[in-house]
Amino acid sequence: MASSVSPESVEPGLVVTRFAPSPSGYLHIGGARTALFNWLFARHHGGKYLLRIEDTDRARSTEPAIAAILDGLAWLGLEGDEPPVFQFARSERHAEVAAHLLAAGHAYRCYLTSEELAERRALAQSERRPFRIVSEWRDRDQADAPAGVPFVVRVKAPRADERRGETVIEDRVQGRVTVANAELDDFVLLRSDGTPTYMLAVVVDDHDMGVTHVIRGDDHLNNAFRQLVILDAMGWAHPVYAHVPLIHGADGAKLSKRHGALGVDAYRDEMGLLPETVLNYLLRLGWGSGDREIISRDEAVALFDLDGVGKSPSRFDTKKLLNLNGHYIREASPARLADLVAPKLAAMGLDFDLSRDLAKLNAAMPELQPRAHDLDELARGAAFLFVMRPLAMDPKAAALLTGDALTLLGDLKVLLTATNDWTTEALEANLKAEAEQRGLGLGKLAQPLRAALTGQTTSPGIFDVLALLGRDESLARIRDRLAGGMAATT
RNA sequence: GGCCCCAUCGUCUAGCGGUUAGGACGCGGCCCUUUCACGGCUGAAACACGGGUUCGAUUCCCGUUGGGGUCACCA
Repeated sequence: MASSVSPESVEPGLVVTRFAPSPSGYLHIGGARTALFNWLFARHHGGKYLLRIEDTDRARSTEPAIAAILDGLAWLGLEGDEPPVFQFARSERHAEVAAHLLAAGHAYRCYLTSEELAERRALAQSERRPFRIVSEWRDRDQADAPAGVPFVVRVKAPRADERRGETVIEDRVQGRVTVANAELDDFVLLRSDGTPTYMLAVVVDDHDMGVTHVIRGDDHLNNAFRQLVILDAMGWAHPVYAHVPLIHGADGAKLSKRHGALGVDAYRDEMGLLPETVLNYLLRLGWGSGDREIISRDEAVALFDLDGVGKSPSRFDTKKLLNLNGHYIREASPARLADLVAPKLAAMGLDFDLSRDLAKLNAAMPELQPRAHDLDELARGAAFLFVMRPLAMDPKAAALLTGDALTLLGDLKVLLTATNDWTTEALEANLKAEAEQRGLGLGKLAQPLRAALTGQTTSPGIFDVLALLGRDESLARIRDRLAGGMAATT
């Protein structure tokens, strides 16, 4: 029987990894990193990276969650090399293995009810001694079975005196981990409704899918020992295990919704991150290769190994994440960023028309990029280009346009009205000459101009602002200010 | 609580018996500069503690402390 379930499609020597999320929530950041490590390891070794949706818990698995996970993976470019395997669809195969285990004497039917178990657990707790499930049905004659009572199928875990009393895993990340067999109990393989548990399903699926390397969160380390019990009972080879430490929040506690254990969609839509940022950040979180910080996908494939994965949990640092994103925003093409920012501008209620203004946004992008750390900041930086006249003035900008400054602005209007060569270079030459002639620092001239043109005290270089806005719009905005200023000073 | 794992600047990390303990983020200063950024230079900042082993421990071993994970008919 064992031979009949051996996967024939798997080539010997080929590295096969998998990412196996359970679709009860969104793809969170820890899951994304697990997926990335699996993907990277497979790529590095020229192997295969598979996806499996662990949906055996029918009550908690949802379609939207599946969609969100697949969407998140697609955004990060971590789709499986083959269509995802849905675990629930393989229930029959799992039951078949359970039946085989039963027939071979490696498992037994247990008629203990959950209530009885709960009682024993409570008792053990009140007596402050460790609780381990010990079912009398393990060695009891099946003929004693009460009729019509539901049962679960439990595996026969090795007893304390078997196999020298302990089980060892040579984990590629955690090193040698030893657990006493006394710690292992007869866990459930098949629930009383006949459906397989996670513990059974993973082992069978990993085996059938030909998975050679199990890379997952170290919250599964204890489970690995249980899974070995099934593997050994079936006579199947052990995969290589690599249990990666979990990601914690900034306060060191387990990453929760409060910290940033958001769906990756939130990193994209709410934080305005680029996928390459998330990938690079996740790669460096818990893994290092010398002094390397900025690592491209291709470089990561070449560099990645399990030896570089640290053994201690790491904390999530939003500051560093944003700094990285700033880097990738500077590196991204203006056209790509303009496409990403355009919908945000429209949503901000600005006078932004995609077909009319995309070119303008595109042209402004190189000046905007160094100033932004996320896509929303980029949109805010671009906003001055598309605001409606007359501009709403920031108080600090308004304060800049009083008295002499207003007079100066009037003079500049005259100067600019006479200017026909409306390029950054020509504008710069003109205004610098004017400042020099007046014996003023360029700042004296630039700040009032900036305030009038953008309504703010910060913006890209003033000559770029002038050029980007265009002659008509620039002059109109200055005129608005002069009129408003007159009114205010009257 | 039992079991398992972990421990270098605030954070992510390099280090794999002998180093002025390196880099990055963040923080301070200086420079560049019309503002804000970007960029460049620079400063402060760490081997949790106690025992061993060794000529010599951040590095190897043990313990303490601290942190994390896990103890389901969830995955």
